[in-house]
Amino acid sequence: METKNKHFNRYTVTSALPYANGPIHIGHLAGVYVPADIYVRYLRSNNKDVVFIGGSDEHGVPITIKARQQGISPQEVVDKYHAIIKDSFEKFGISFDVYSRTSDPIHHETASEFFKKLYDDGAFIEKTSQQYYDEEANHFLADRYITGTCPHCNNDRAYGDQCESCGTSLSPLDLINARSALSGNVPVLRDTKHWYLPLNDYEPWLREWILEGHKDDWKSNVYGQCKSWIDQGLQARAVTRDLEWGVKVPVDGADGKVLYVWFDAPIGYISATKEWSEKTGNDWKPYWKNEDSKLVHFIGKDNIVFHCIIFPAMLHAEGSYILPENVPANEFLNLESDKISTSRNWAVWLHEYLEEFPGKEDVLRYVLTANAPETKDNDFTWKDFQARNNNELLAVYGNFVNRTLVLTHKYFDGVVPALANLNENDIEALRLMDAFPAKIGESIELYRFREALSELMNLARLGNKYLTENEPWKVFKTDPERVKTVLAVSLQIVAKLTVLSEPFVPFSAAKLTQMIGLKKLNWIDAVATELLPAGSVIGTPELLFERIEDVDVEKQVQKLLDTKKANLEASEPVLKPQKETVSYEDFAKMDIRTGTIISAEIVPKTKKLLKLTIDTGIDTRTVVSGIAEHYAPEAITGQKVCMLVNLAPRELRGIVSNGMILMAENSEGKLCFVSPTEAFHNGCEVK
RNA sequence: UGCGGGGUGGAGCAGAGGUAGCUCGUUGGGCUCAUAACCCAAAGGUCAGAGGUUCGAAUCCUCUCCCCGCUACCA
Repeated sequence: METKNKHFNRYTVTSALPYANGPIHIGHLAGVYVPADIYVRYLRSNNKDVVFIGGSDEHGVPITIKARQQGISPQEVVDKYHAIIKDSFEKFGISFDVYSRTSDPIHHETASEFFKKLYDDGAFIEKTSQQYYDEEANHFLADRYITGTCPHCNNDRAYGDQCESCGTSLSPLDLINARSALSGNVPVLRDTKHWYLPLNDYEPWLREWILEGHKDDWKSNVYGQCKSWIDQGLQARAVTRDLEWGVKVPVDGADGKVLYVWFDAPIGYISATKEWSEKTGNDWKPYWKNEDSKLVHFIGKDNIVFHCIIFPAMLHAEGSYILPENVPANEFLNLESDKISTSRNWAVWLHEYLEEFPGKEDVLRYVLTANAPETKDNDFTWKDFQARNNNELLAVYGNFVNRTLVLTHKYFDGVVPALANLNENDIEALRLMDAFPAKIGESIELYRFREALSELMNLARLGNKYLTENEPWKVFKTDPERVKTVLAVSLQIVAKLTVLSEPFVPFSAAKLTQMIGLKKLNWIDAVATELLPAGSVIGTPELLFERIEDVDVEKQVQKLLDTKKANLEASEPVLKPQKETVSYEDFAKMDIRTGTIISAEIVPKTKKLLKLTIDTGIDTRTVVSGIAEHYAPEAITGQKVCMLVNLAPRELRGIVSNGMILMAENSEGKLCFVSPTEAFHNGCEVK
């Protein structure tokens, strides 16, 4: 275990930079920010020197596309989302020491310097290749910005990376009559030089550092992914792009080139630390350069390769930086059994949650931690959200606190009794209680936040059990002195719970600290048995959590269903533009006939392919069709169809397909058959 | 298709060689300080399936099936 053999004097904790083309949703929170925040709050509570880094990732092609779609500048796009993201993190209590952004000058400077250092050291390979250039737009064209005629099927709307008509993957140079999608002009070929990081050179080093060095302390999903990448053989990766939006390549003759996003984004962690340093007067260097600093990256599983292989290789190549000690990547969170999707608006947005559930930040933090996708993808449902609030957070934690405080007020006017005259029960309860700081801390240090939270709840359960077994409400009638002891013990449990719950539910912990008049204590103090001094007075008990009713969650479910519906409706206007005019002769070449599916079966080992046997009237033939995700084979036997019968045969998965079934596709990608509305016989011409 | 992760009582998860454990839910009981909350007890599992290694396997090996991500494939 990393922490066992090595002592660290400071911690640098980063959380994946959210991409500034949309707001934050629960998937981001559960995967990255909530666990990172718990970890950091725990460290701070242990008086550790820690800097918690966050920021928006604001470069890259998708942002330029979004800007063009909306007719605004890329800067306007990122300004908008950066503001929303930053604000919602703050309100939600993600306790960044700095929340920066990659469009900030300090980042451009840092990333440039980083590149320059590697460049000067000869760490890059330079390669010149030919790429299409749009002379009117003054732009090199990314693959998908080039259209032309496919050399295989003559489809004249193929893209530079792929022909969507015949599926062949292409390179831009394969296209016949290539055109720029920006201007429609004929692009010219120009030489363009790019720099590559030869990852293959670092393979032996990576092998040793990860496969041997972190065999036991990295999560299995992270380790497995790295191993598979390394074993497959690493290749040089381009670190620059022909694009306007981004960090300019700081080398002569590199006009119109920027650092590729995955190169510049992780450097953003360093820039952000510098920004923090400028603001606070702390030196940033020890956090990134001293061997006694522990660097931890919190990320989602989609980012494993960048943070475990590429960024470390960059840091290693640069030479003066430390490497991540751990990269606790989480899996994904689904929402109501469906993949969370920004573009489909299938998400619970943080900024909306904060408005619709005011004062319930901790409820979401609790639910996302209790159900965190630590070892596999998990599902968030509103019903589960409600149940965890009502049956766990409120019933176990909130209720224990409340009954203890109410009893103290009822019998002793809120004065904390002395921890005296302990019997065996009391001693046992206190003994169990005192084991919690170490137990919970251990789980947190192993990045097992679900387990840590469950232990925290066990402390509240211990309290509930203790109260019930010692029934002060009964004993008071005969022995009020004994009740003093019972409540003294219970109050110490409340106090300990308050301190230990701070990383998980900081808002409630703060409220509770104030309510019971606890002085600001940290994790180390919490090891002591008596946290709340005898004789101090606790305030009037207020409820920490309230019940969430059926209507509240039904409203949210309805909102999601509405979203789904709205998506379907809204998607209609986004129709593809009409294609180029064709002559009747061209159309007449196509022989489209009515037919009937006689039988269908799934092509083994494929997801989408069905092997269909079709009666075309002319003959009976085999067609392979990519509709398996939409139709079960048994459901479509007997289905009337229209099909293109004179399409050139093609082999798919070893089966020759003779023709193509006509399907209509909506903007969600859903398919439906196009078939005669009356009982026409097979083989009728469609024209 | 390749690679990675995962499949454990109704739901959500833990366990990683010695005959399954936690939370929620369910049922019965107790309590009445507490937000119909709390406490006790019970029911509920051939640990995806089939082979194998072992005195012994949920745990190791082989094969198969299913889910997720990246990838391929939607004529």
